[in-house]
Amino acid sequence: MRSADTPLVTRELTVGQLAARSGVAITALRFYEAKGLISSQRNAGNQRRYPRDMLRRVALIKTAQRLGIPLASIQSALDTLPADRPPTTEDWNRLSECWKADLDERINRLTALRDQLNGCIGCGCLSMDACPLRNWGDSLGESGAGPRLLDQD
Amino acid sequence: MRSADTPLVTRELTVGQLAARSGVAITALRFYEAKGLISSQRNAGNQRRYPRDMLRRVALIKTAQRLGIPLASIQSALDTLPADRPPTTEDWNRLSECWKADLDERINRLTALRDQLNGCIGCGCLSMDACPLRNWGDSLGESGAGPRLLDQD
DNA sequence: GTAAAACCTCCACCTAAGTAGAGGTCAAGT
DNA sequence: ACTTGACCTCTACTTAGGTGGAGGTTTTAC
Repeated sequence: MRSADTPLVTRELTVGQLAARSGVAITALRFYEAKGLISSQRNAGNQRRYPRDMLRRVALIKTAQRLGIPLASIQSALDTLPADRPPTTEDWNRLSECWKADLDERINRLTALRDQLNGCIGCGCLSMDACPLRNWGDSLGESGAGPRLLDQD
Repeated sequence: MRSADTPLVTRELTVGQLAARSGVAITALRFYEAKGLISSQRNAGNQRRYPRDMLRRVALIKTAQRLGIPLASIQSALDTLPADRPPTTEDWNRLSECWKADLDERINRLTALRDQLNGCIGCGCLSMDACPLRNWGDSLGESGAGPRLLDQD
């Protein structure tokens, strides 16, 4: 009474099974493989076969993505995992500490920006050259300040 | 002694002048025009000429971009500005309140994610189906729960 | 044994926010 | 007048993270 996609005998997963179990589209799994985030064995008919702990690896990828980590960074993080054994709690903690730092930094940057914006609301900033939010470390005024007085906006 | 790009007579700006004054590349200005975020008059020789308050509009766009607002949203925000007069402090405040709400929401989402991650560090979550960070409202388990017991990861 | 479902590769396409270059025209200073 | 720099359009390319289809093979179920 088993459904077609859960054969009892093979302990390996087909790409369809991995997709169904992980919630990641088949096309995305192939894409990840092309990018080097996951890998597969091939059977005699050139079809992908995954060891069962690939499921955990894909879950790790998905989780990191939800944290906003780009695939390239996820890849380098995964590269630090030992290839010979499935990742342990230890491994996961190491990666997640790293991603937490990234997340923290993004939160801090956004918060700083919000504070700037809060300071600016009500001041009509945008019409003035002195607005800190408007002139944030990028050009404007780098071609001399003199003539600017002649044609004010 | 005026430099070549600040003619005293014309009150209109060329695309090069607007680029220099706003800190936005010429190609980007043309891109914005193609997207409908800014507009231009053409002179007899088909060259773009901008009214001086276009400088303020571009500054608005840049500022919103720094807040992480996508151009499409900036465009709809700009569409709410009256076309017949330059934007006032009032207008700017309305838009920035709106963008602040957006920013706040992004910060909240990231913060919630970080809290999740903090709760997960040390629990070895990723190896369990019950991890709240791993199973965040997306598929997984939607094809029936029964057979899942047979092939545990 | 055969039909259907699943799989394969490769290529094109998508959004976002532009940049770069080709080939041609316009404007400005001397 | 002429040269040079600024401008024009159009197409192609970029990164990130994929999706979809064409055309062909393999596996599975009956």
